[in-house]
Amino acid sequence: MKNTATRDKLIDSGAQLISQQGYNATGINAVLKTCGVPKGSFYHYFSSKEDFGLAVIERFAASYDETLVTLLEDSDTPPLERLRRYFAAGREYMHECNHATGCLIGNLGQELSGQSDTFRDALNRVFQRWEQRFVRCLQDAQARGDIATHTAPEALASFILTGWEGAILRAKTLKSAQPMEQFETILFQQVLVPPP
Amino acid sequence: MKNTATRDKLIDSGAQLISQQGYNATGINAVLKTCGVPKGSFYHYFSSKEDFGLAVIERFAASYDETLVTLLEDSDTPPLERLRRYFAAGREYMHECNHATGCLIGNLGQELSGQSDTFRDALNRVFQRWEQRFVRCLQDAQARGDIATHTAPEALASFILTGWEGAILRAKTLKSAQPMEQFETILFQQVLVPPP
DNA sequence: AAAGCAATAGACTGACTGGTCTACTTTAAG
DNA sequence: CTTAAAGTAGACCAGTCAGTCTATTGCTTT
Repeated sequence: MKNTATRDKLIDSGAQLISQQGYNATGINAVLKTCGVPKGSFYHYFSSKEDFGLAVIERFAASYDETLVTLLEDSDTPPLERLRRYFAAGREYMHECNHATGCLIGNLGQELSGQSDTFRDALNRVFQRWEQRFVRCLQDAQARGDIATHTAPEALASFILTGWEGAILRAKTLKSAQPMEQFETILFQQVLVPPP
Repeated sequence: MKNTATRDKLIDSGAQLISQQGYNATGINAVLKTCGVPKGSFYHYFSSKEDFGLAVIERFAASYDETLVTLLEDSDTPPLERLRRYFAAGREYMHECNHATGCLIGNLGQELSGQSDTFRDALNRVFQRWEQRFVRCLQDAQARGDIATHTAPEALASFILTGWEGAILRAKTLKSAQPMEQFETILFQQVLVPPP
């Protein structure tokens, strides 16, 4: 498996289509058509559609983790400001996709968690990795005295990820980023506040 | 269309299967099989699968709105306690379905918002109706002085629905109601707090 | 140059999809 | 009793699904 260009093209097209339409609604033939790869190549690189779906998740998670690191672990910026930038980036992306795509992991989590344990495990691991990034950022904030220490960073991280994913879902059905803005506002006004 | 028993059976089975597997993964034949109704009857009551899906949404929303009214507009109970009961009911249901089903409207919102504007509109209307129920409950709480008035009830309602839907999604991928508990804890400890 | 594997290419399969069609049965009205 | 409509019944259709199969091309190693 030396030539990964074809494999990459398949994963790219797959990520795009699955983001837009979901996993079940995306046929393999549609993926092949959009990137001009014959079916023989598909089953040369992937053993099944599930295998392909997992590869799409893995690749998305890896690439997204990079942007997460640059946003949330930038020690030149105060931790709460890093979080603000993370939310701003999310809102910007939401506008770019016309409030239609949202978060690939969230989408698949909703669609496939009840359908396949393999997918559920893979998606859960991605979520947990994201939460860890938040935890570290919140630990920084607590260490600097920017936010109170009465709530564990792990609990806060779960709260933030949870709320953010919900806001993205709501933004999709509303076709507006307003829920994302509203979540961010209340989060910073009432949850991520300095100690008294 | 006098005999609605068959129609009801179809909608019931459809709601169950769609809740478990999603809309795209649920075939009409599967619905027919689980309730023993022939295809002729299906297309006698519904013009298409989309028409059927909308009927499932409508019926779920109507039935769920009833429980929402009894939980959130029970004037014998303090408003914040009503909210607690609402969350408790949600967590209980999540246990009952083994953290697999979640919220039908949330599921379909994630799966179909990008796929069909008709579905998106229908689901958005349901969400907005739910938000209105929260708004009224929060207005009660503010009027009684149970929570501060510096944040508009509409913004709080959006924040709560958003966070709760996200917590359900996270609970599905994690197969645990922990994110729902964590959301509730922080919400009542830091957001729905009395004025200073 | 020969051999052998990686990769491309796409026709093809059986199962299943949403949806149509015709025939039959039941119910209600006149 | 007749008639028309409501509802039941399921065979059937074209299209699509994930996945298989065989043939061929391109590159590398010997």
